[in-house]
Amino acid sequence: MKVTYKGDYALKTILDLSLHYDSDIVTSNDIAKRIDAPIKFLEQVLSELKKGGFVLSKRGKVGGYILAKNPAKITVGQVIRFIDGPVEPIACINKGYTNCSDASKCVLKKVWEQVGMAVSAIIDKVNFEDLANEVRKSKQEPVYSI
Amino acid sequence: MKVTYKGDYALKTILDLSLHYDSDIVTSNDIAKRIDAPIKFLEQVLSELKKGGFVLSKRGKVGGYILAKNPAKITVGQVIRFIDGPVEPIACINKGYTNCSDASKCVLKKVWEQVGMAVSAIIDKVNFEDLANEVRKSKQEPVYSI
DNA sequence: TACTATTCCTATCGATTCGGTATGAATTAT
DNA sequence: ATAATTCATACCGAATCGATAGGAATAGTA
Repeated sequence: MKVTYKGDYALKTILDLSLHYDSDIVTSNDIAKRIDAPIKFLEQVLSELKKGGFVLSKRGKVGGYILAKNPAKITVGQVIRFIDGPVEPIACINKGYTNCSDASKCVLKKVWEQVGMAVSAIIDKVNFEDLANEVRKSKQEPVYSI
Repeated sequence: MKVTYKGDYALKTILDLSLHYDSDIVTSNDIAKRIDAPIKFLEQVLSELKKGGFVLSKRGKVGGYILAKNPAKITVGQVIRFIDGPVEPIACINKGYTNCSDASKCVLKKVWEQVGMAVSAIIDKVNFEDLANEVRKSKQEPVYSI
């Protein structure tokens, strides 16, 4: 599994839009500033997120983006898989590991399958309503660092 | 986390050497044939595995490789981390995620930390004695496919 | 000693990906 | 008209990946 900057920006974008769900429309510029991403790069991410059915957009002046569905119905797994591809950790799992004629391949394949399942168990459970609530909560009770 | 071909070859190499532990010395050529890797590429992998303290080598005619330690003391995690680097799934975790001044970063970081721990829990538990035994067992009781 | 099989060392290479930049067209509120 | 926005597309430098290439060093053997 790999999580690229693009994937990271995508997650932060969805989280940002989740925090503004049911309120105003948000411009790519605003998002870019808040999540600290290059705006032109973020535009590409937003374009993909739109194709993926995660966000809706409105063009022209006072245009911007909103979530296409309730944050509770969007998981980290959905977003990251769409942007960065499958979460299986091994590149060659679809090639060299297809048939288990060789037992040596089999036992290693089993390990990676376990890893993949463990990863999925986490990222498919975390949704953006929960994440947004966590953010709101932690901003209410800030951590005082020295 | 990423597992490259190099990492995959490394794991298969250690597994192959585990299956020959306490018997003869094994040449890179033999390993290459058995795990189906380009020999010159495998040589580089073996060189790294030697630097990592996983294997010992003997040069010259009748040279080859043996495991540097008992297979039971080598885990998948040790090998893959040494060859392919840290298993944390997110590239920027060491950069943008260092200080948790921004709560939005925090909550996502927490997710990736959980994923990292789940991955580690698996790969740090699987050792090559167990894997070798699994291979021996499955070769004794072959699966009859149609 | 000459030969041979092996490990070891280092350079190179093509393809792909990554993260980003650049340019500008299309759309829409005012 | 103007300005602010989304949308589309092309490009780019750096790094990584998965090798390939050539040969030096070492050691057993006839």
